[in-house]
Parts: sequence; structure tokens; C-alpha cells
Amino acid sequence: MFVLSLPSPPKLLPPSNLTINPSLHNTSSPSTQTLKHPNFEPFKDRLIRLANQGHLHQAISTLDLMTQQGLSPDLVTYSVLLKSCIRTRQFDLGKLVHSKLSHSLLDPDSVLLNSLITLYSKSGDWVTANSIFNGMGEHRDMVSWSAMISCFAHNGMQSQSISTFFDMLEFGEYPNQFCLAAVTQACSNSKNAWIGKIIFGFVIKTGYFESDVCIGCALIDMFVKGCGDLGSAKKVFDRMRERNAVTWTLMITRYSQLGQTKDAIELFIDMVVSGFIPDRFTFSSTINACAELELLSLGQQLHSLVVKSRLTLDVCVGCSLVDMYVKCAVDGSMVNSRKVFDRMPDHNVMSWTATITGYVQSGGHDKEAIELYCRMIDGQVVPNHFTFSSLLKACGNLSDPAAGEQIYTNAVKHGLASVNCVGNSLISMYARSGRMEDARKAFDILFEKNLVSYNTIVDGYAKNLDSNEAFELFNEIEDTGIEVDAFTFASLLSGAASIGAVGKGEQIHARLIKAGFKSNQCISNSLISMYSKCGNIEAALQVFSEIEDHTVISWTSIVMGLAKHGFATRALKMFQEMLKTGIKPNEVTYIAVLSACSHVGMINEGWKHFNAMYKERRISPRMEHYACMVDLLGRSGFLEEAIQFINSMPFMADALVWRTLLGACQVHGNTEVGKHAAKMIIKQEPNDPAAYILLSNLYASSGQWDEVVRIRKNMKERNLVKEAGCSWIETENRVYNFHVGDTSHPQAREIYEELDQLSLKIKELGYVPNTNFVLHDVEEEQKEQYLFQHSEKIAVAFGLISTSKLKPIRVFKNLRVCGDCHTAMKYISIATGREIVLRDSNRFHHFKGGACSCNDYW
DNA sequence: TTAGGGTTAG
Repeated sequence: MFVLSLPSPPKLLPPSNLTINPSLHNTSSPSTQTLKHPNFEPFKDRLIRLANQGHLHQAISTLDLMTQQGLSPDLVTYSVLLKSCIRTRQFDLGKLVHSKLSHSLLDPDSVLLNSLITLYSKSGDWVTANSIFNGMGEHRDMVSWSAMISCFAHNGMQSQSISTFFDMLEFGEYPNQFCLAAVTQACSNSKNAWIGKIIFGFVIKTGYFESDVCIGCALIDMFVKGCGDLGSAKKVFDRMRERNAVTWTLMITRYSQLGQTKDAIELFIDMVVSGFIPDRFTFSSTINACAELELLSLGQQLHSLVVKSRLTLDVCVGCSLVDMYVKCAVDGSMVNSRKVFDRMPDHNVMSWTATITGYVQSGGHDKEAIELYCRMIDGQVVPNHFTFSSLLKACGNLSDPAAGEQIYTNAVKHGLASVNCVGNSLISMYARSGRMEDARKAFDILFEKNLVSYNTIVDGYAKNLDSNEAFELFNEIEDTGIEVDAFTFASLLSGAASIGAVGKGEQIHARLIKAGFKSNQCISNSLISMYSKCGNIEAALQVFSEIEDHTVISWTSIVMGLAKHGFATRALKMFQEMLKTGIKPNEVTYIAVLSACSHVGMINEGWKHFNAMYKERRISPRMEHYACMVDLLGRSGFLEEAIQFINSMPFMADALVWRTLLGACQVHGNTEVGKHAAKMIIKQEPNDPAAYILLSNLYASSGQWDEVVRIRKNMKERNLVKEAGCSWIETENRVYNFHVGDTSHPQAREIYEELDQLSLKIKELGYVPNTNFVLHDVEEEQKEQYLFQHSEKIAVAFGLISTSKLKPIRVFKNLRVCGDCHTAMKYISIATGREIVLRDSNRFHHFKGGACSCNDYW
């Protein structure tokens, strides 16, 4: 058992057992004073005044002037200057003063040396601080020990701090409150918490606990940082007899940092009511709490308090305000944040970075972020790892890996490439640009992989539809002993959802329950989305019913799920239920509602909600909402109305809207409108192969083969490759992919035999092949053969021979299902008595007993 | 001599 033995407390006066070299204390000795020039005192007074007012450059000039005039500045002068540099955190100036001191012939006393330790400690140079401390030998006093213990504690060297504390006890010094505060700080990590508790016991005995504000602060942090125990920290705070603005601010900050933002704001109000004056630190932390809660009006009130308190010039407060306005802006506007930034008289790396980050976070301002970075560099401001993280994110948003690589090269030049968060941002940047190989390389060369690194790469694989790699990495995380979190599960679920691997989804579901994430709000929403995207809407409804507090996201997820499955009436009923509970729909909810209407052709219902969006909820329709309406009108056959609607839009229709219209033209065989739509897409996205393919299909279905040839030639010239049609099916936790006419599967022979038999069976039932869907100019008989090589039919045939007869066959397709396949599936469901669930790029089709859930409306 | 702060990747 560890026993902390302390020397006995000093009696009345501190022991004067330190023999201090008399030469160290000669500054005010009568002998030197008599030698002083009459100008000495006025100069010294002026210098001290300047230093105390923070005019350090002028103070240092005065020091130089004194030296030039032979008025050798004394130790007190240097000491005042140094303390001023420390107070204003102008460490470089402090070091300049130190070098001037070294050039003078003065022999620094312990007061000055202690200031130097503090200077180097605060500037992060613990090596120099330590060498000054070691050089003091016998002349170390309580202050030197305290400064050194504090230096180690602040520079991440907790063990050295604690051992220096014990060295001091051995040296015979009795710790004062400063020293105890410093060593308590060193105990503010979980590794040293046990020793912190011993020191805590000692602190209670000394009586410092209730009377000294510094000790109180250190203890609060020992509980917060060491054990994450806000409760005990608050108890310490409540028991402190003496509090000041710093202790209040510390408590507010810790509440805010640990996510107890409401408590932080309440504490701020208590503080003001109790008559304490908030300072820049207080405002900064409270504004942060406000930003987290997205309380714009409170944020604005705080901003006006900042103005009244004359703190607008402070960079630190400015950063918090910039961030607050970003997080509270409903429309993603950067106007207010930019105003704050532009009005700041001084900028540092943090204010630049906070604003750059603001542009990235506000959405759609990534180019402005990069522009601001260029201005920052022009102004000779050195970026840090936060700057590069945000910039790489901007490049990822822009899907611009070339720009990302340039930024990364800059990070390398600044020696910041090995910082974990820069490496992770690089992975994310590549992943979001679809370059998984480069993302993997960036991941593999990481100096240290943390949970965020794993989550980033897992999410990258999941989003890029490689769920096998995602799962392998998931298993690898578990081997490293790093504990996975909600992010990991959410990524895996979205990976399973995107390829429709319900078996994998179920596995993750089981594992996340085991890991204790069952009641996690985000995870529950991901589960709803996973099950509905995998075709199991019943399981999605089950998860939804188990959620205790439904948020707008969970409601929207289930409405969207029902909509995709074509259960429009249920989707709209859910939407009404949500309104009854008092939850306000957001813009995504309306996308779900409108798409529910469009999947079944409920035109009147669709118009009703589209109009209500703005009239009742003040939500301005976005491009996606217009696209839903175009889909609704177009697929119902009102193509002219759809065009009129597009022309009446308050902004230019983008390729998404035109693509939707083109899809509708294909369904209704309207070549004229279709051609116009395709041209509009190609105008905006000249390298989108899908537009050319859709147009070519349109010509093919009306037999205009020469046009088909022309378009294919055009594509070839532009080097455009069409996305290959592909279907897949999951059996026994493995996903099997099939392309058109695929024979690569080991059971290909059985699959094609099954297809032949199916073909005969369904023809007997009345199926007539619709060769209009063959988009090549070949003989009729060959066209029929082509039809039976479509990937969705192959996948279904494989499903029939390899899965249990009791379960529905779930097949997924990357493109829209072909019209002939849709008809064939209905007949296959009669011929085999099996239910077939087919998810295409647009929606779900449930085939059962010869009918499809879409009522042939798709 | 001493206590509190702002920007950060999934």
C-alpha cells in the first residue's frame, strides 16, 4: 500500500534554510542605487507602465534605449517585462527579453529564474524550463518547484510532474496551495486518478480545499478529466467557500464539453445572477453550449452582451461566435459568421480555421473555404492540422481528389501529415471521391489507427458498395481491441442496406444489441432504413414500434420505407400520426411524403402536400421536391403538365429533374418530350452516360435504330461507358452478382436449365415476351433469347434453386427493372408459388400470385 | 509562482 509521507508543516514562518547567494539579491542594495543616473528612474517607470499596459514592443524599445544610454536596466525591470510577456502570452517576446537579459551582465535571481521557467513552460518548451530549473541547484524555492511541477503537468508529462512533487517532499519543502494545485492537475487523467485521490485526502486535511480557488479548480478537473465524474466535480464546486469568475467559468466549460449544455447555460445564468462578471472565457464556453443546442436567439443575446462587455475584439470569443452562427443558421447561410470574422481586428490561425470550417460545415460553400485558405496563406498565417482536416473535407464534398492531393502536399510541407486527424480526413476525402484504392493506401500508411480511422474506411467501403471489405475491417477492429461505437454500426448497417444484404443486416442487428446499442436513437433509425431497403418492411415497422421517443428522423425513415414499398396509404397515415404527436415535418419528410404519392400516382394528394409545405410549414421546396412532383405528373402521363411545371420553377431545373422526366417519357413512349429532356441533361452533364443510354433506349423502343447507332457512336467518341446492368441475391450470408448473360457462377448450368423450364411454364400461363425491351437490332427469336438472359431473371432462377421454399426470394438490381422482366416475374410467382421481392434503383416490387405491389405503375 | 478558452477527421 502506498503511503504518502509528508514533511512536517512549517512553524509560523517558512524555514529560511535556503542559503541564497547575496549577489542574487543585490538589485536594491544601497551601493547600486547610489551609482544610478538621474534618468534611470524616469525610464524605468515609463518601461514598467508600458509593460503593464501590454505595450510590450514599446517597453522593449525603452529597454534597448536604456541599454544604449548606459542606464543598465536592473533585475526588477527585466522581471516586470517577463511577467508581462507571460500574462499576455507573447512568449516570443519573452524569449527575446531572456536573450537580452543573458547579454547583460546581470546575475538573475530566483524570482527572475522562476519567471523564465514559467515562460518556457507555457510556450511548450519544457526542456529549456527544466534545464533552468536544474541549473538553480540550491536556489530553488517553493515557487520554482511549483512552476516545474506545473510545467510537466501542462506539457503532457504527468508522471514527471508527480515524481517532481515527491522529489520536492524529499528535499524538505512543505507543499503550498499552488504546488498542490499543480500536482492535482497532473492527476487529471485516468491513469493517475488513484494518486489524485490520495492527494485529495491530503488537501482536505490542509484545509486548502474550501479556501483556495486554485485547488478547487484543480480538483474539479481531477474529477472531470480523471474520472468523467461531473457529479463529484459539482460537489467540489458547491462546497467551495470562495468562488470567482474563473471557477464559475471552469464549471460552465466542463458541463458544456461533456455535452450537458443545458446545465452549462443554467450555470451561466446563476453566475450572472450571483453578481460575477463573465469574461472572454465564460462567453466563449457559453456561446459554444448555445451553438450545440442551436439556440440562435440566446446566441444573439450573448453576442450583444459580448458587445456591451467590450469583448468584441477578442479572437477567442470571435471564434465561438463564428461557430455559433454556423450551427444556428437555419438556411446554411454564412452571412452572420462572415460578418463576425470580418469585424475581428486581429486574426490568428484559429479564427481563420474556425471560419474555413464554418464554410465547410454550412454545406455548399466548399469553394469559399478553399479561397479563404488561399487568403490565409497569403497573409503568412501558418495553418494547423485542424485547417487541413477541414480543407480535405471540403475537397471530399467537392469530389475533387486533385485539389485534395494539393492540400495534402501542403500538410506534408508543414509537417502535419502524420497527425491522425489529417490522415483520417485524407481517407475520407478519397472515399467520398469514390477512390477506394487510394483511400485504402492512406489508411494502410497511417501512423496510428484509431476508431475514427476504422470508421472512416468502413464507411467508405459501405458507401462504395463493398460490404465484404467493410465487414472484414469490422472484424479487424475487434481484433485490435478498439471498442466500436454507434458510428461503426451505422456505417455497417448502411453498407448492408445499400446492397440489400438482409442476412448481414440481421447479424449486425444481433451484434449491436449485444454491444448495448439497442436503444440508441441513430442506430434505431439506421435499422429502420436497413430493413426497409432490404425489403423487410415488417421488420422495419417492428424496430420503429420499439423506439421510445420518436424523432422526426425516425418518422421520416419509416414513411420513406413505406413509400419505397409502394404502401402509400400507410405512409400517408404514418405521416398524419406524426403530425398528431406534434412533431414538425422537415424538408426530408416531405420528400418521403411526395415520393409516396408519386409511387402510386396520387396526384391530388401530392399537390396538397406540395402546396402545404410552404403555406403551412414555411419550408421552401428544394430541387428534390420538384423532382418528386415531376415524377408524379410524368409517370401519370401528364407530360405536358410536367414540362409546364418545370418551366414554372423558381430556379433552373437540374439534371435530376430532367432525368426524372426522361424516365417518364420512356414509360409512356413519348420520344419528342424525351429527346428534349435528354438534351437538357446532356447540356448540364455532358459526360453522364445514363442520359445517352436513356435516349438511345427511347429510340430503340420506337425502332429508330439509326439514331441508336448515332448515339452509341457519340458515346464511344466521348469515352463514356454505360453502367452495366447487374442483379444480386444474398443466400447464406453471401452475395451473388449476376450480369446480363452471366455464366460465371459454378451452378450456371442448373441456373440456365431452370430458366428454360420457367420460360416454358410461364408461356403456358399466357406470358408473351415483349421484345420491345430488347434494345439491339436483331431477329425476333434472338430477341427472345436476350430477354431470358437479363440479370434479374438469372438472379431469380438462382434464388429458386438455392433458397428455402418458405421464404420470399429477394433480388436487387442496380438499374430500373425491365418491363418484360416485370411481366415475367408476375407469371413466375404463379408458376412457382413463390413470393418474389425485387428492389430496383427506384422502388420495391412485391410479386405474389401473379400481381405486383406496384399495380404496374412504375 | 497558480486555476479557466476558441478551430478538429467518421
